[in-house]
Amino acid sequence: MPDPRRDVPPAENRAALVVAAREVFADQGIDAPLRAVARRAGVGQGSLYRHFPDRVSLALAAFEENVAALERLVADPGSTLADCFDLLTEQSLAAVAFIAMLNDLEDPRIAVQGERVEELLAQKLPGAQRAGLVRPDVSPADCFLAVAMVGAIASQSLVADRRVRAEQAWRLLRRGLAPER
Amino acid sequence: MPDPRRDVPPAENRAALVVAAREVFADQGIDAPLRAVARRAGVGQGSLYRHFPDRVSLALAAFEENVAALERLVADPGSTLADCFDLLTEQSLAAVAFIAMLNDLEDPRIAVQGERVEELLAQKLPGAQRAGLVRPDVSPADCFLAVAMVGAIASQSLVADRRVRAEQAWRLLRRGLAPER
Amino acid sequence: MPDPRRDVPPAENRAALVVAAREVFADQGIDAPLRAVARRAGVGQGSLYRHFPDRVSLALAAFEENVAALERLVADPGSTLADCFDLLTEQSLAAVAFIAMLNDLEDPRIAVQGERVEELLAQKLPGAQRAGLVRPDVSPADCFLAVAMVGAIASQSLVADRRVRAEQAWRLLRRGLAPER
Amino acid sequence: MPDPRRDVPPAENRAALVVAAREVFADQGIDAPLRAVARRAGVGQGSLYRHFPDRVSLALAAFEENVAALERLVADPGSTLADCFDLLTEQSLAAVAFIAMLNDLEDPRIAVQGERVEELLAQKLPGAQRAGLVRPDVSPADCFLAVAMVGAIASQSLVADRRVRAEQAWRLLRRGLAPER
DNA sequence: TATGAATGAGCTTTCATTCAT
DNA sequence: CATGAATGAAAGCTCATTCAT
Repeated sequence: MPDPRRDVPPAENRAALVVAAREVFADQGIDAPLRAVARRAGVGQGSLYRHFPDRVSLALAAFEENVAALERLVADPGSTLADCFDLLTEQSLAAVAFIAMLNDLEDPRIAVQGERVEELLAQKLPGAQRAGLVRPDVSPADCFLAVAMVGAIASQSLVADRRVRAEQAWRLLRRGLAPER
Repeated sequence: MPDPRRDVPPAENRAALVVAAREVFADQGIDAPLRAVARRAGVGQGSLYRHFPDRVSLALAAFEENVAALERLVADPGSTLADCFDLLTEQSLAAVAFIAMLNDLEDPRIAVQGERVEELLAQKLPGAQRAGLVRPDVSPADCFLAVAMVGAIASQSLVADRRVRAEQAWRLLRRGLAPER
Repeated sequence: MPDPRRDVPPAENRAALVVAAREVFADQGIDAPLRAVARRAGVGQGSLYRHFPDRVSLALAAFEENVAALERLVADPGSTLADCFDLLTEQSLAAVAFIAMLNDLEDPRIAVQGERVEELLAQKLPGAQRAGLVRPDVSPADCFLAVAMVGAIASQSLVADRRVRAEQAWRLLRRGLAPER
Repeated sequence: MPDPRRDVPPAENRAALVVAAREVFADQGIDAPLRAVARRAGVGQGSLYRHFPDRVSLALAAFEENVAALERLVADPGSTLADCFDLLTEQSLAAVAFIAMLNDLEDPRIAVQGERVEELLAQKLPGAQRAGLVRPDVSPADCFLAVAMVGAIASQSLVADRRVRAEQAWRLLRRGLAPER
């Protein structure tokens, strides 16, 4: 029973799946049924598995745009480390699954993405330190850890409390990151 | 049809379940199948449900000892806020499910336990502030949040990395908590 | 661990179980968990099984009073067949499990009770026929069947509709579908 | 790992489930375990739930043919109300679960089917009344109730007795208990 | 003899994954 | 290549029944 409506190029399926995954993971968390992603994409289960053989590869694709946005921000010479923190925090609040994914370092593909984020933060760190906004002994790893902590605490909070908890967490962390005056 | 494998007194089942739950939750996380707990306790499914009608009541029982240990520590006049942080960190490293549970504030029974921990930390906070080790504007809620953040980051790290990550997290947080000099 | 409160004669347990069974069967239907009966009676599971080895024996005991009430009614020379129908209908509405039980003729003990009811109705049937209220060719089995039908229809109706449906059923049964000739 | 036992086309599963449901519901009643239906259909549990997300939808599908047969009968201008009663009685005897289902008015989907049956009976009622076979004050609801009563009594009788009891019930319903005046 | 904790089979339901079409 | 029906292994939970105390 061939479906006459479908003669679009197959690459569209992949894109639809990525969009759907972003929405579903944001809504239902990183453990959402993959079925829900396929359904939302209007795509068969088999196609999902063809493009993304496991949950991790799908999650990576879904949140690639998050990292790309960070890259664009960093590429802007006027942006600061604080801007990066803000962006990552907003991304975490929009989809706690993003940080939940980044923290699953068991998978090497995810670890690569984590390092990518850390390198991006590293590019803005010296500027923040020169401006006297961050202690000189703070490392890029510290920056990434701070982001991960905020994301982690948000992911374990009730939806309604997430923003407040994230702000509270940043207040604590900023004082830790900031130099003594 | 008597079961020759069982000759333990019946009431010990509850205790066996608590022990098994602690182990299983530590191993597999707070979402571990309750079946696994029953199996590990050498107990039928029904017994588990008799003693603990839902997952939360089992988790509360499993980690009650953690809070009790904190209470004993706080009761010791010689103990400090830092000692409390150390204990909670060790507990989190031994079973990240402990903090994962405490962060599930949706359930009122758990919220009560969270407040209990926060109150215990509150008892040691003024001393730490008087000693000049903690900023005067740090609240008990900040202390609890710090613990939750460390637990959250540990729970999302590989087992092998947990201790190092927790220490790194505390380094960041302590500077945030400590007064400017 | 002996319970000092319990040194009442064992026969009280049986009575408590019968009362509890009547209530529970009325509330939850004939398939109610036997556990609920024991709990309501304030009696151990084992005692329930000692006195009533199976569900049927418990149900028989629970509804023995219903049959006894019918016997008392029939013994009254002033009572009529219609009175019997009314009583049985009220009993059915109070606990549809009563008729559900009576209709489980698979079990010989229940069949005996059914015959007992039929015989009681038989005693009032000739009077009703002499009074010109019931056709001469109606048999005791017909009477019992009518009661069973009303009970059956009540048991398959929503609680709120039962009385109305029972009345509607009696109207049909009394007059029939066919016109008088 | 292909399964050599299965080479039927996949879409036949739905049909197999309907057939199996009819058989299982007829055998074991409307409360039969859905597992038994899947097993009898030679189908996985998941397939059953894909096609029929709940018991009611399965039961409706299983007995849809019953209502369809009634519709065909009513569509025949030569058929009478008595024919309809006969058909419904035969259907009830073949599977008492059919009427048990129809009587579960709690579910709106079932209520719709019940009304459908009542409307079908209503179409034949005026003819029967004109022919002097049914009282003029009998309503369609009375007709449906009569069918439900016969089905209910059959469902509560031993398999061997069902036909006799149904006939006895119809005799009562047709003529009534009261004498002609 | 009474208790009620313990058992474990059994039910409903979900979901990752496969595979015929 | 895409589809989506099918699979079946769990998971949560309930309850009749047994049996140590």
